[in-house]
Amino acid sequence: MKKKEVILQAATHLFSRKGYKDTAMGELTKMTGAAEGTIFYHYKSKQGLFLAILSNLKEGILPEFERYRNAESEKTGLDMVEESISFYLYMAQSREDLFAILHQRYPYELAESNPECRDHLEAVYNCFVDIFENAIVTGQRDGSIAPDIAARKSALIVFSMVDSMVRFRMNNLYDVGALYKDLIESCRRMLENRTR
Amino acid sequence: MKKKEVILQAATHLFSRKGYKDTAMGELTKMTGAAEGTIFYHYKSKQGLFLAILSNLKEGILPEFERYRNAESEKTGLDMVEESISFYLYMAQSREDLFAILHQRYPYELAESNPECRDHLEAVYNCFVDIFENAIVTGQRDGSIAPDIAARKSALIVFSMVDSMVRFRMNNLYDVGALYKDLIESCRRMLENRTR
DNA sequence: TATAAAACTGACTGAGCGCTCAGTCTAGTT
DNA sequence: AACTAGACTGAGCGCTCAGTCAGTTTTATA
Repeated sequence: MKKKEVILQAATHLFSRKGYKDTAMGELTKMTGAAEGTIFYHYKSKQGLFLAILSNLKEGILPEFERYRNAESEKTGLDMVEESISFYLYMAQSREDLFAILHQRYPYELAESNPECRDHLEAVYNCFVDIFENAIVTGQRDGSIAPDIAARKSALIVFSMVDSMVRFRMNNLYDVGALYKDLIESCRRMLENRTR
Repeated sequence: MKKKEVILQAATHLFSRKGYKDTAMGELTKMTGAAEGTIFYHYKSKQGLFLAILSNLKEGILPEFERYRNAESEKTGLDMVEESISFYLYMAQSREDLFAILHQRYPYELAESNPECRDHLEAVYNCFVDIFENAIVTGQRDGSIAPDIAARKSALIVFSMVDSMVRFRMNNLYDVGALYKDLIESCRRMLENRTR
């Protein structure tokens, strides 16, 4: 692995664990064995490095979400919602570093002045919400989900619940495992079609 | 107003808008007119100042939530849930500074090594969840809310939704106003008693 | 093997930071 | 008027940090 890649990986790890501001470039040199200058040779600034991480995050996560979304399924839409929640929670755990970065303040602050950053964030969030919307639309077609709810907005609401769970877990506020069953049940009650 | 209080207010504002690490003590001197030394005369360190803010936040918010929770209501539990969501969103808007601080990384980081900080956070979050739990328990008693759901866990789930909405608004990700109606409707579907 | 480009190095810089401290000011008491 | 305690001051200290740059090593090409 080239130094450039090593730096990116180490920076992803450090930024996600300690935050942007609390990570010194000097720590990166210790972790990577690269000299201070090498980092600035490959990335023009600390902010530039962060943008590279975001871009890498997008490239690493989106395809997996898109592949998941496009996979054929025999399930009802309502069951797909449950599965999507599982999938999201699974991804958030297996790619902890990347999701932790999305739960920090810095990217949103940067997004206000940097369109590239804003684009990355929007793409990622749209993709997240898409998998829930896809399941809901499917459910409205097959009759398992209430036809009179707004699919996109409901998808956003489901996402907001799952996103909070991830945040709770990361901040050590609540044990998400203990809530998982109730979360699924709540979403089912929220979405299921009762007119049949 | 004494300098000490002025410093606390200004620091609350700055910390909430720019974050803990990105706020320099020097900025506080400009905002308050107090000398650098004055801040450290009243608060023993930057961290100590932050703890004072948290304590002040608790004292400022909890009584209002407790008063709200203990107020008698003619409403059904299900209607109370809706009202509680409104109340929470209203509080989050009118006390924007305080809620913004709760949505930062620093307090949770500090909580891991500082019990005082941890206590403050726990007290605040418990109080938040309590108002939803109270409504749900009431609803289970009056029959408007499903008897077979776990009140505390459901309260946590409702809270997680509302909390995400506040976070979305703060990060300029989505317009919460546009989602309000759907949020309420979703919670109703999620909680309402259908066995009657 | 010679040459050039690309990758890498680490001592250095200067700005900014949290915090200190010796001393001044103010208001209340005797 | 003399004294005192608490509030307040701001220059300055020690340190950290992002970023630079002149120079060295590695790699690719001729």
